[in-house]
Formats: sequence, C-alpha cells, structure tokens
Amino acid sequence: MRGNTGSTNTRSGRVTSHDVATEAGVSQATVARVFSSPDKVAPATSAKVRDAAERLGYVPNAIARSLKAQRTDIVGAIVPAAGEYWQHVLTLFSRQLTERSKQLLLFSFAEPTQVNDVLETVARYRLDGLIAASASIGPAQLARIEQLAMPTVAFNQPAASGLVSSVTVDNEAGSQALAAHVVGRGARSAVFVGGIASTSTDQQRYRGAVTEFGSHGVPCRYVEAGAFSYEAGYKIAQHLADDTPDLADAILVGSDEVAFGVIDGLRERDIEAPRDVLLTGFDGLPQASWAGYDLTTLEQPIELLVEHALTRLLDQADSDPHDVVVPGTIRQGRTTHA
Amino acid sequence: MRGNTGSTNTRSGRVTSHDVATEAGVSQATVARVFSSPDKVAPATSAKVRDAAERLGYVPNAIARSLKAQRTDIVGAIVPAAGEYWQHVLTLFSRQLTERSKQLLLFSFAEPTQVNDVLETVARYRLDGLIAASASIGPAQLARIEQLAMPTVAFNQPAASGLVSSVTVDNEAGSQALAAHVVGRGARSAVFVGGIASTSTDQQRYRGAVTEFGSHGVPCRYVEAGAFSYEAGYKIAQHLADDTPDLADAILVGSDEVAFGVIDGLRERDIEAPRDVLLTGFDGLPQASWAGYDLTTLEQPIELLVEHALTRLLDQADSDPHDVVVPGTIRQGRTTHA
DNA sequence: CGACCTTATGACTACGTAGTCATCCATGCA
DNA sequence: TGCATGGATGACTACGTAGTCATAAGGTCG
Repeated sequence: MRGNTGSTNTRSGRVTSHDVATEAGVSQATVARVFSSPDKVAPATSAKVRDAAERLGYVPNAIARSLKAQRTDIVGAIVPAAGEYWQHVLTLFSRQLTERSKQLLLFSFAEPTQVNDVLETVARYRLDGLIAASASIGPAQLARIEQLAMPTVAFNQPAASGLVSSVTVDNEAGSQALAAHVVGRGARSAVFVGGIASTSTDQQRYRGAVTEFGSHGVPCRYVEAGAFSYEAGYKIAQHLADDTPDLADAILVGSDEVAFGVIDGLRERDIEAPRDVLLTGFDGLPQASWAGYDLTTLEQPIELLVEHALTRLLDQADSDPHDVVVPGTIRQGRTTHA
Repeated sequence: MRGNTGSTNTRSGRVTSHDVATEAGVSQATVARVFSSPDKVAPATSAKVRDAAERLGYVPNAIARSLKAQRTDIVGAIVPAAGEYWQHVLTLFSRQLTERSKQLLLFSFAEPTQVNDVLETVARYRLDGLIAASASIGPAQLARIEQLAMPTVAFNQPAASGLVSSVTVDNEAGSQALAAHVVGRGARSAVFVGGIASTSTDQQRYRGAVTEFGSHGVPCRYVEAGAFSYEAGYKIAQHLADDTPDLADAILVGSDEVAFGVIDGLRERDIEAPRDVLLTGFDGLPQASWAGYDLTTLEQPIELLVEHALTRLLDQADSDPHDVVVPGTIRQGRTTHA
C-alpha cells in the first residue's frame, strides 16, 4: 500500500515527464503517451509509468501542452461585471464547459471603455473560443475579434450579426407574445420600460411589443430606465406613478431584474400588479418564480442557448458565421393574473 | 496613416515575435524586450518594432510566456455552481483580479463528488493561486492542494484552518450581534434556520446565536432547511408555521437566500415580519436591500474579504498559512423594525 | 587620447510537452 | 528458416517566449 501514502513526494509542482521517465525507466515520450494517448502504450508499461507518476506526484503541465498542441482547452467569456442575468448565464456556461472538459476564463469589466483593453488581453491567451456576451462589444470590437481569428459567438447580442456567429433568444417574438398576452387580459394602453435604449436587445423587444400592440390599436410608448438594474427599475417606477395621471393598463418591462425594481417601486406608491396594472418582465430569472414576485415573463431557454453557443463554438468553429435564434416561452405569474 | 488601417494582416493568430523581428529588421530578443521590458530598448527601435507589430497584427502569446516565466497570471477559483452569494463573490474576485492584471479561471461543479476531478484539472494549469470557496473541499482535498504546492486561500470556509490560509467573515460574532439585536427588540424565544447542518458556516453561525441568546435566557433551537437555497427556505417556513402552535419571537436564518424563501413561505401562511416575528438573514446580498424584502442581515464586507484573499494569495504567497477573520456589520431592515 | 564604463542589441538556450520518424523485437507465414 | 508485418518504444525536435551572456557602439574621465 505504499503507493497510497504519497508521502515521498518532493515539491510536486515541479515534477516533469522527464522525472517520471527516469523514475520509471522509460523515455519521456512514453510518459507523454501514457497521459495523452494511452492506447499506444503497452499495459505493463503504462502501469509502471502511472505508478512512478503517482509516487512523484506528477501532473501533466497544461501550459506546455497548450503550447505544443496549439490548443488551450480554455474558452473565454467577456461579460458585464454586474447583473443577475449574466451571472446566471455564466454559471451555465461553466457547467456545460466542465462537461466538455474545457475551462472557462472569465473577463469581466465594469466600464464599457475597458472592453478594448480586455480584448487585447483575450488575444494573448490563444483561447479555443470566445463568448462575447455584452452590449458593449460594438462593430469596432467585433472587427478586432475578426482580425484575431478566434472562434467567437455573440451571446444574446443580436447586433453582432454578420461578422461573427450569434445565438439569441427571439426577442421580438417573445415581446410580441407578452403583448398579446396582456392584450388578451384586457390591456388597452401600454408602456414599455427599457433598460438602455441604444442596446439592440431593448430595440428588438420594444419593436415586438409595438408591432403586436399596434395590430390591436393599443398605444405603447417607450420609457428608458437608464440601466438594466433593480435600482433603475425602482426609480423609473416612481416616475411612472408620479407623472402619469392615469397609469397604462400594462407595463412591459425589458428585463426581469428591472421588473423587480418596478414592482417594488410601484408598491411604494400603492400600485399593485395585477390589481392596478398588468406587468411583465423578460428573461425568466429564477427569482421570477419566487413567491414574492411571481412575475409573468418570457422565459429564455438559457440551457439550450448555451448549448447552441458551445456547439457552434467548439464543434463547428470553421464554418461560416451563422445566427441562431431560439424562441422563448411565456411563464405566467401572478402579475398578469387578472 | 497607413499604420492605422491594419488591412495588410495575414492570419494574425499565428504571427510570432520572429515574424515581427524579421519585419522590423531586428532580432527576436529585441521584439520580446519591447513587449516585456520596454525600458531596455532604445525609443527609436521600440517604435520601429511596435510599428511592425501593428502592421502584422502581432499579439504576444501568453501561453508561451507562461511556460517560460513559470507564471501564468491566472488565478483559479473553485466555487459551487449555484447560489446567489457565490455568484456575487465571484463577480468581485473577477473585478479585483482585472485590476491586478490577472485573469480568473473558473471551476464550478454541481455535485460534491466532482471536486476531486476538478482538483486534478486545476493541478494541470500552473496557476498563480487558487481560491477554494466551497464547503465541499474537505481535509482530503486540502491535503491534495497542499501536495500541489499551489498558493491557496480558503474563502469563507473556516474548516480549512491550519492547512491553507483562509479569509472568513466573523460568523460567530455576526450571529451574536444579530441575536443581541432581536433580543433588544424584545425576542424571548428563537429559532435558527440553517442551510446544511454539517457545514462549518452553519455551525459557527448557530453557535454565535446560541451563545448570545443563552446569556439572556432565551431558548434557541436549530432547524435545518436542507440546502442554502430559496426553495429550501420556502419549504421549511411552511413547516415552521404548521408545526409550531405559537411561533418563536425571532427567526435567525443562516443565509440571505434562504431567508428570502422563509419570508415568502411565511407570507403564504399570513405570517409577516416584523408584525408576527422578527426575522434576520446573513450575508448582506444586494437583494436584501430590495424594497420587497428589506431584510435585516449581517452584511459581509465582501469587497474587503476579497481584497484580503488576493493580497494573501498574490503578495504574501510564501509565508505560513494564516487565518484572517473580518467582522461584518448589521444592516437593519424592515424585518426587525418592531 | 586610451582605458573604462554604459547602453543597446544579438545569439543562444530552456521552459515541458507531443508529434514525427526511426528502430527494435516478436510474431506469422511461406 | 528467412522475410514481411506490425506493435512498442526511443531519439529528436518544434511550439513562442524571455532570460543569460557576449559583443559592439558610444561616451566619460584622467
């Protein structure tokens, strides 16, 4: 049982395949084969090598392997530093990458101005792929990515179309479905509360709502919260309550996180959904299902979106840019339960 | 302005310092110096090289650099795949690492059984440091980490003491403060709702509560929710409401996320804090400040904790294991506003 | 004005691995 | 028994960078 004690190890952080080779009485090449293509080594030799490796505490060096193989097994992700939605997405990416034996290298940033610096850093690591999940990545940045020749997928960032592949939930259809939903519940006037007007996400979601409302003769104006955050929603809700003598029948909020803020902000003014107004979100965050909010929202099939993104990134990296649009489904909560 | 067009690039992903050297008419060594120790190169030469580099679209290869320098500039983090708290912590780590020009390599796992596999993967990348933030990392895992000779900091995982350095919020004192707070608000009986009884976090927080309550002659029993999640809190709240004829005066919940569930679960039974019971959380998540919950909780100085962890990891990696315990502060919300 | 020092640069090599090619030995078949 | 066949293994090298050492050029001071 001496192989199990592992007590004879020196500083195992420095043990190389050469050391193991010497210990096992074979060549370095054989040691490498044992760990990278085991079927090319005789069972007896393999056992001998593995035994020696364990005795010395040898672990293959992924850095050296990456340099030689021109492949890092690491996927990078550029995401905004804040936001419930992105945190949620990130978690799923990490989990699915682990299943594929890949790692996730995280690049986050607080200020949009940092994106260019981040990109230069990204370029230094020869990543197997890059997930661009941020509205701050504009045409200039996409061009730079293009130049780096790094397989890239834009995640829920429709503006990327053409230059790189993208995977997106069907914002327009989703918004349309939500609009139809509230119209079916009797809404005759509506407000769309967006996060940041200049984002393509906001624009698509608003357009969907307008289209659907329009076909029913229901007016719908756009209001900008100023950020995709709870606080922004909270503040804009108070504005809505103050400025509007008679509130709209329905409020479509552009994202769940903002919607939570809107709900709480309206409650402050004693306006409650669905009693006084129909209210919907967008994204389908776990918190939307929490009893405290129980929000009607468009649930993104995030798991599926992530899967599409990774398939695209890792399995079809060489083919031409392609856009995948996946439909979401309505999650009905209490906020539209007329 | 031709340097600005960048149109003459070949596949920039493969341009090496040799190529730039040829283009600029200098040696490869000089190119390397321009990018790693610019002050050792004459300004004129540096300009010439940078110009050539831009023309070819050259980007230094961090993999090769890491191999040579025996330093990756990457810090790994092992965190549970789920949980609001960990997502929040992760975001902060990422942000502070970016400021230090380091990257964050994420290792997450859904099942505790995966931890060993994850550790072996971690070992392959010669990371500058490792953040172990999970209760699933037990003595066996810590021993393995020890063997890997990788600077490691256990984050909010007090059981790690001795083997590796740790940074923790003062759970016991925090819980004690919360207990004192509700006693001051008139509580004469209490319940502590933990997440998972076997975690050291739970144990410390419960102990702090018991200590303080005990000194005031207030009984306090322990109830296990079964997980550190909203759902677990929601369910256990219903149990509490059903089983107990007269509810305790105060409920101390072991984590904010569970507390949100408890609040909503109690509301379902028409029990409202602070009207019918005093309720507190632990962690100080952003959502605790949301108007919908407005939870009294022990706010962890996460920013500070993260800073301590990174200082420990990157600036004092060689010194002996050391435990840092940082006190939290009470955030008073509506749930104890008697 | 020559010995000395400083600065800039180039040649060379190691970091640890994995793929290519060559070599060796055992086996099978004529 | 001799030769072809194929599996197992070793020697060698490249991946792209940065540090060491050597060298050449320029400048200073006695």
